[in-house]
Amino acid sequence: MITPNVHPTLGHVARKAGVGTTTVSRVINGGDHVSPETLAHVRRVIEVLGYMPSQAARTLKGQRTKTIGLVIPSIADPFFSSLAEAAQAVARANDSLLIVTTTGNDARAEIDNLNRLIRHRPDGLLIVPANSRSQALRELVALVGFPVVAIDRPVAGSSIVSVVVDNFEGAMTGTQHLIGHGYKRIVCLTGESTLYTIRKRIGGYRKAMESAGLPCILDNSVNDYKSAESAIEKLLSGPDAPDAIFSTKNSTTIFAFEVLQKLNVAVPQSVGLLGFDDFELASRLRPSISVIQQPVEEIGRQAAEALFRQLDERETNAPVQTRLKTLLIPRYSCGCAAPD
Amino acid sequence: MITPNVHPTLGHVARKAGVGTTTVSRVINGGDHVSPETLAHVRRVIEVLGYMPSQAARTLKGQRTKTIGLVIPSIADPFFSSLAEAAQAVARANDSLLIVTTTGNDARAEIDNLNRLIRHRPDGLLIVPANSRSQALRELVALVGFPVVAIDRPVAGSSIVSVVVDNFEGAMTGTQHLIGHGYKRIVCLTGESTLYTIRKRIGGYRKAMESAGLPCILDNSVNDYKSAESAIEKLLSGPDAPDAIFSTKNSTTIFAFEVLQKLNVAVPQSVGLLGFDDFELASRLRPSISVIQQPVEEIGRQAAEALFRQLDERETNAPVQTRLKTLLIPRYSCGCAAPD
DNA sequence: CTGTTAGCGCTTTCAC
DNA sequence: GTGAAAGCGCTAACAG
Repeated sequence: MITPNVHPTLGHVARKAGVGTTTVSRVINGGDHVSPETLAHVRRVIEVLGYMPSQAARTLKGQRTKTIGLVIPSIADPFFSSLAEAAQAVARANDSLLIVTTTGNDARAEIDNLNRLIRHRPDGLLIVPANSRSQALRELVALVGFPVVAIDRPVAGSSIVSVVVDNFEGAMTGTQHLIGHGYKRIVCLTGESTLYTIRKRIGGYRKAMESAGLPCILDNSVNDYKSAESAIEKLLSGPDAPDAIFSTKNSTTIFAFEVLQKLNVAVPQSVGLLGFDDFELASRLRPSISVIQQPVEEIGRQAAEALFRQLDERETNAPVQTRLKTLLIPRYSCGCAAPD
Repeated sequence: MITPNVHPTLGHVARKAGVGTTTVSRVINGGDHVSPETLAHVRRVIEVLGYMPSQAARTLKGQRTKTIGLVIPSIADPFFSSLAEAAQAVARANDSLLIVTTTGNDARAEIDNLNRLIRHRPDGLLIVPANSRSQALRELVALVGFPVVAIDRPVAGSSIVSVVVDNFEGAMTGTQHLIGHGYKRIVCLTGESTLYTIRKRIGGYRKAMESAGLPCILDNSVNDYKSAESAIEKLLSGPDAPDAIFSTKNSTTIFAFEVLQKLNVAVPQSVGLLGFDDFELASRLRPSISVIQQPVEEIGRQAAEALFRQLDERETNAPVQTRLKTLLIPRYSCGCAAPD
């Protein structure tokens, strides 16, 4: 016996209360079909003993585990931690616990996480797929036996329900906004562009530029401050220097901002800046940074709710994909005079 | 049967492999005392069936649940999410899953969380106590029957192991640093000061000021931008206007920064600024903000490791409190010329 | 090296 | 309204 089980059991309660185990079971499950006196008495004994039903035993009897899994790239990332917060709130509202694991966007770690999770038989799973087209993921999900909802990125070629953001439209709107300010040579800083979300955003940028008859300028070389510096310096000193930057993700936006500061480039006068994804201090930097904001909590909330709906079979036929709208937050860096 | 259990069981494997259940059990637990042929054969069957042992059944047999609980005020807060990330890494390294719940720093929610968790019999618990002196918490923890480690704030009057930061020394060092820059009238912005950590930080500030023969100026009125604005305006226009601000927490630091910007107060020339707790963009604001940095990941890591040490009884007698050192990160706002 | 068997704590017929 | 008993999937004696 590794962990001596100090918790009293239903049997203990039954003996001490002088009733059968069935009665105790009834009491802890609502108390129906139990006489008021017995009910009160058993409840008192439970109180005295500090009895708490064992979820493991219940699970073994075929009940739910009352847990859901959340598999995300990172907990420390503000986007995913906000997501997790929302998901945990929904889990709690459904009397369930949230088990969190992280993949670091690595497909192997993801499979490993899934395998660990499966032993615990969560009632359902929320996952931000490391790779939208992973074969292994699709296979595993097909076998798990519980509902799965993909978040932020769909799982290609599967019927897995997903809750994502309208990356395409958001990026298009943002780019159009820059165009509306009169910028003509808008460079799109993509960073690594293997992620589903980034690809969609690039698509939105392209669409906006092409519709306006402007040239698409893409740069995927920015990964850190250093690379941002050399990329932007090169672009600005080139023949057709860009007059605005559309950044497809947070980190890139911040690097770009820093480089522009460093180079003493006037924002938004010389170069406009607009980023996809809001972040806490975007409004506090000088100049403040205009962004396309994602409804982060809403994503987590809706995904978790979709999961529980599937669990309760309330959902007859769930929409395969829920696409949430983004919001343009005009601040200073795009040329909008923010009220600040 | 709410959830038809689609997973094959150990019994299925045994039958299909033509062996006893014990043998299968041995195989999935390392394969000792099993002939190589049987081992290989059973493993193949397991593979084919996609068998995964049920943690619930193992738990019922008195084994560990292979889960640990983490109870924190919020997941969305960067400090706690970093903590959680570190804790989850340690959990995984110990072949365990992390269950996360949030309290919003509310003692009642905390007790509620604990009760929910107890049903799941985690092997151990990491908790950031909402209230360091909660009677109810102490009582509950005394009964849970598994090890508990308090994080960031100790549980007063109990023998619960805790991993915290040296708030007192950190605040003292920070205040002394401001003093070293020649500031004489340093106001301490505390915000709400009911939290253990804040109280300790105020203590450190006091100690530094008193040791230097300087007057302590405390202001606990700052809760948002509005209150920060009125507080700072009032202070600066008063008879003995402060020449520096020591802020005991992140949000207050940022509000103070914004107000100083708004009022066009030169930082650090007219007013120095130093905050307790680092944040992502502290180095990117202009001027960049000097801070006392907490070893966040280290706190989470050490707490989780302490927990598993207790679990494995490797720990004969654990130190009741581990106090981690903070680090002064001098940037621009305190008067240090940062290399930027 | 291998199998039989007895529970772990709970829910659930099925009687009474 | 109440209880006896079976059994969920697994592990651990105990035999062989």
